[in-house]
Amino acid sequence: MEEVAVRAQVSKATIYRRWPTKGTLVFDAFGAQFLARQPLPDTGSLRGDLLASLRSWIRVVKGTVTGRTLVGLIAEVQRDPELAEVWSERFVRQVRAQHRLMIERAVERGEIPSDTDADVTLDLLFGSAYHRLLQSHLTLSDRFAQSVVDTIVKGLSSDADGSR
Amino acid sequence: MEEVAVRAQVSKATIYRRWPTKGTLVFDAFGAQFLARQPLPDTGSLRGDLLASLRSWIRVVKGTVTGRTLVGLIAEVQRDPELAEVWSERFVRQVRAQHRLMIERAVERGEIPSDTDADVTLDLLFGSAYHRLLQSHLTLSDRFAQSVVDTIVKGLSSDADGSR
DNA sequence: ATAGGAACGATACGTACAGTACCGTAAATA
DNA sequence: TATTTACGGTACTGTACGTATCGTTCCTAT
Repeated sequence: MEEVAVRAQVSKATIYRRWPTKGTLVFDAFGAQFLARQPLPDTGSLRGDLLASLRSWIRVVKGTVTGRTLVGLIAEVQRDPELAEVWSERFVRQVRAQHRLMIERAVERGEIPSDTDADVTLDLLFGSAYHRLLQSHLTLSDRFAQSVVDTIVKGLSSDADGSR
Repeated sequence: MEEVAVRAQVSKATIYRRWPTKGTLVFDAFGAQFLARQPLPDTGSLRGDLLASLRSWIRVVKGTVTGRTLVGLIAEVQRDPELAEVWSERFVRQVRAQHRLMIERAVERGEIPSDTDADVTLDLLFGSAYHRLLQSHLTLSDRFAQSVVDTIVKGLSSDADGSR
């Protein structure tokens, strides 16, 4: 926070007059940047939508400062219940509501059963990506993105597959 | 650390003579407990194995102190590169090597293609679970576990399904 | 133009907690 | 019994978030 004040050429007190805590400051700086770069795709197919959204997530996370910020925020959220509240309401909730539309549209098109669990689908898609981001055991490659989407759509036991 | 010393009826210095840092201490306390409760299942089918391993993960994470410890460690790993090294080598690596056997056995049984990406499969399975653990937007129910496994094995577009 | 109030700058301070230093003492070993 | 090794107790350092104080500047209303 000291350094933020210096770089903003502003007093530290002034910062605390606008943001009650470090977490909220970072969140505000992060939120705008991130959400703006996560447009909801509409490619006409479920596979296309899932792949496009995952790809833009990976692009932002790997290519901008936002990636490290995202990691830092998630870490912070685990130890600050108040920030967790903000995070949950103003980030997770938003993003998921957006992404859910992808599944609903696929249902309307008849691509997938109408009783498909959208939450589970999104957890599979982004959960695996967050997993690699936080454990950093493997890279967030485009091959990974394709493989994830293919498995979600077709499953492992299906072998009518060209990309794997 | 102060409190740990008090509860162990030991001097704080003594603790630091055995563990160089707080993270390593917590890791040692955690690792043994956790890994011991994560036996590798062998049910004879991929679905059975995936479901069993995910269920025991959920049981440990939800039912013991280990859950909060796991969350705290993952948060800590994000800001301590040295701990990240230990974490990666002595936890992630181990667990994954174990779990990978489930996929390899399924390949041998001919349940899934031989070019199945085991890493992606594991990221889907546990990534989605870690996601719910860390974002806590939804509960780690048994219904969730079943749905995750079914989707991974059969995919969304398959509707030959009895559990969804 | 001027008085009153709101926001800011600078900085010292409080607090919490991880990790270190020091030193006297107890216990194990040769 | 002498020496080494480990421990207890505790004071201390460093760091970083957040607060308090106070003088100053700027804006606004009359």
